[in-house]
Amino acid sequence: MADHTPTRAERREATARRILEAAQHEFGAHGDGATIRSIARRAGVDPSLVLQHYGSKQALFSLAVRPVSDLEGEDVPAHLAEVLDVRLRELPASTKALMRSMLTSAEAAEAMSVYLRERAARLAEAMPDDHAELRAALVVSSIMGITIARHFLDLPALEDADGDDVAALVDSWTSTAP
Amino acid sequence: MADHTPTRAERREATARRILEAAQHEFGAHGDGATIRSIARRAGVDPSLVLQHYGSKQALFSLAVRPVSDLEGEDVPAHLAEVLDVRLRELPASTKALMRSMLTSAEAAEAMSVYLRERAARLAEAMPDDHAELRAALVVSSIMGITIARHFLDLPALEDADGDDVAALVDSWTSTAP
DNA sequence: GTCTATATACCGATAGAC
DNA sequence: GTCTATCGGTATATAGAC
Repeated sequence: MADHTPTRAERREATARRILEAAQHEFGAHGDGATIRSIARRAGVDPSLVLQHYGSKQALFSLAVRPVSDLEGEDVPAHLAEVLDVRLRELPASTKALMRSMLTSAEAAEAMSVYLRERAARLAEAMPDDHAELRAALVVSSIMGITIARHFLDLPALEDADGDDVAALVDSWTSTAP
Repeated sequence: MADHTPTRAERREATARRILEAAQHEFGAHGDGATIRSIARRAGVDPSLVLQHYGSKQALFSLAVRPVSDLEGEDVPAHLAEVLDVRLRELPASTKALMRSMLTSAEAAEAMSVYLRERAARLAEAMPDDHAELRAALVVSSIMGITIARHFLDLPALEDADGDDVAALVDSWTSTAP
């Protein structure tokens, strides 16, 4: 495991990974309007290599905006508060790429819609009363809006928001009966 | 006021208005990636006429995404519930164009940020406790997220949401102390 | 006043040199 | 295996014919 000259296959795989990471950052910064040329520039490779590895811009985009699944939590409201707390501080590259593109790319919009529906369904199960489905949809949509305001619109009030301050608010969303 | 042959200036103004409305719909459907050609096609005019009237695509975009100011309400929480109720059912063309473009256009992002800050400041004044600023920002951001989920992601649970159902929820956001 | 023609630039994708 | 050169397409914007 000490020193070990990388094979060509390993070097190729490492290059492919660098390209994918560059694509996530470019799509995260400019949405689906990001160009293959800019992705290649960020990755430090030739533009033709991007297509050599991933076939087309569309295929690379699909990989870059694939959301990381984080639905394994048990205590849903507590998990939700943790999600919001984390989202207020940082945003994974793939998630940022997905959110940045979801209003101008039909594929990204569908991916986000599926993700929100799954999360809302999980949350609705943990809710007591009859309006659970609607309220769960409102909660997950609100978290999305807060994430956008924090990371894409740079609302000053959310810059230094403390996780503890918002936890109680989220709790009131899920427990208070309207 | 009966019959009256329109002058050239009147016809020109009517054409300009049709172009602006077409631009709002195109920007609302495709974001800032909408093309002058598609705008002209929707308006039923030649593409060069669009630039003849508005100078550049950027200038037309700035006019199309200018949000309509609706901050004259007195009872802020009640006004807010009404806003959310209206937003769940329909979305003005200029607002749709602004929201659709705000993640891929720096100008639209800044316009939306200013709009949210103004609304949050108004709301914070009507709030009692010390976390008013943060909570007001969370509320207006949540409304934005719900609007996106309803009109751009087509969340089924929000399709037929009743305004009365959400009013109480919004009220709990503004009155419950965390 | 309105439209045809075009200048200029950049896009994704491909073919072939090395 | 990697990169140069380029094709075909489309965009904004302009100039000039009518």
